[in-house]
Amino acid sequence: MTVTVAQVLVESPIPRLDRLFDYSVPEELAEHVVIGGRVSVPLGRGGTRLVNGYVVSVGGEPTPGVALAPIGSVLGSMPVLTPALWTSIRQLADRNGGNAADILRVAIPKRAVRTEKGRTIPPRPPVTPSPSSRVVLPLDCGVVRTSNGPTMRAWEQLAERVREAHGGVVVVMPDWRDVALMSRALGDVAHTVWDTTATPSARYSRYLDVLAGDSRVVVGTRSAVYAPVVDLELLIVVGENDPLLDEPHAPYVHSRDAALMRNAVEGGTLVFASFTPSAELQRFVEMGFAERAEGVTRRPSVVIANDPPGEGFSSSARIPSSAWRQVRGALDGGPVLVQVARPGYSPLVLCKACRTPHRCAQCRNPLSGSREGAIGCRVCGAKPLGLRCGHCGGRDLQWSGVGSVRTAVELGRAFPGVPVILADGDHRELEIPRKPCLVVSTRGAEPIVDGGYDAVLIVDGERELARPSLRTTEDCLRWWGNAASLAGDEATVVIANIEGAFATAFATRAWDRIVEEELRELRALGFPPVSRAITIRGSATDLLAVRGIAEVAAHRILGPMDENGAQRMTVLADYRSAPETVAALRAFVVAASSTTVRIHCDDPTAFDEPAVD
DNA sequence: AGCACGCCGACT
DNA sequence: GTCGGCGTGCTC
Repeated sequence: MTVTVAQVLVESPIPRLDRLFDYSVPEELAEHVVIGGRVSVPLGRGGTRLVNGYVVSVGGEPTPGVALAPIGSVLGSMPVLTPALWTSIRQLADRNGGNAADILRVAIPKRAVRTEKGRTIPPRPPVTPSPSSRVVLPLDCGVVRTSNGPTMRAWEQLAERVREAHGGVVVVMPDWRDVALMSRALGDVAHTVWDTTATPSARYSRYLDVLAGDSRVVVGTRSAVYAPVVDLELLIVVGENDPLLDEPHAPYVHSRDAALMRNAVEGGTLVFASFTPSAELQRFVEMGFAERAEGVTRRPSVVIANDPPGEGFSSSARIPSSAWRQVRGALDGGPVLVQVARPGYSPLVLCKACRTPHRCAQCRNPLSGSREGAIGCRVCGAKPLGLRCGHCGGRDLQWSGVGSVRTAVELGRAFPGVPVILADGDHRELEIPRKPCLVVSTRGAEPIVDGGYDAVLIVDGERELARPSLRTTEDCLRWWGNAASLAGDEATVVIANIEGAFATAFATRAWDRIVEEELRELRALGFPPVSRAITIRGSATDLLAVRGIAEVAAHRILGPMDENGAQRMTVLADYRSAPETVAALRAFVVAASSTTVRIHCDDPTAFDEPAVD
């Protein structure tokens, strides 16, 4: 009599366990074991310790020379890990030098036993890839009305594509606000909202609905990119270069890469839709890997305001007088959006003697001042008692910078009688009524208004453009382009106090040209997205050991450099040889069972100054 | 991660 | 002689 063998991936973050283990299937469990189902299996010496895992395949020959242990128990018979999903996740983990189980934790919600009651879901057959294509779609700015309330014209634009699709559709968006407004735009199209704010059992229930094919359309944030819709036809990634699409946990798989992998494995059309272009997508277009969709792109008119400050806003002098007139004029008709860079009242507290920012004793982040005059840390909440400058020992301080709260207070004074609405991380607003008011908002927190804002004013631009980061230009393009998308069709976007080539190009709405130029510069430097950046973090001894691997591969190496006491090193590899280098680094981590070495591919912060946190 | 195995020091 | 310290290495 032959035994049935099942190949199981265990749920563990340990590098050495990131492979398939063979288990025998006991007779009495045979009918309950399904491919993609969850099981509990013994692992480790003694055979008493049980871990959870997924059945990846059944049948085949057991590994010679090892005694098979039997599967301990079957945890439901829901085939949650489809063959297509497994193929994508395995390759994504390898590509990024990480554990498949770490991606699975993001992709598949926790089990809720009661949710499985009464459901029977047949296992998905192996993948049969359909033809694949990739499209870069510039989105129209503006706000339109639906029966569910106002939404972005762009989301209507995408909803139209969703309606035309017959197969499965996944829409991945940076933020829950985008998802909420996309949900409005979809109107009567049945869809599943993939939000991480739902209860665990609700998330699992929705996952099973989609798995069973009861729901064809999924709209959600990051993790929605893995939604196992039946017969994937259309995968839309919105705002591809938004940092929110960057998974913060190992192995740091970006939604863009996950989408590309799914597109390669399952086929269908992959649409990258955004208000502003990015160097990554520009590269795809130039390579002929993606096709740029043609179409009218509505963008509001943009003016740069560079003249002396307006008279009514004395204390911060951030608003030039022409911008001032634009705001005042627009306020007669409706709401005006003011986009600011930072939250809070005064974002920085400096030493009066040497002008070094005071930092939080606990987390080293800069301290900021509140409206009431208190000083505290916005990151960890600490309230320091006695301040002493870390640089010169000085005890006197001086407030510096203007955050959203102080901007709101000062604008309220400058425009008496005009309501001021504050929208930032602490004050969440999805939508505001259409009447004259000032909306002061940090980036990404801007509420929508029916018909769009009558004017959009961007302050702090000068400072933001001067940030010492390789992708500053693209960041500003995205922030300001996103703000512009909220403007009405007749509105003007005013950017205060910027000048130079970028300012001119932004104002003439030659956004593609900006990114073409950025890509040219990145290509000259040999930096991503033209190459792959493999960042390795760990102790000094770790990096010494790892350095040999990168040197053998003869790539350019940046660092090692100090980062919060630990070390960081970045290897630049061309796309052809990168998989080999990542695999070699990964092999080191596995062999050493290292928990201190961390591999992070295409880390957007790899070219910035080491973070302080 | 756990857990067992293994090869040196203090003890009845 | 043996009990047990935790360093080392493996997990179907």
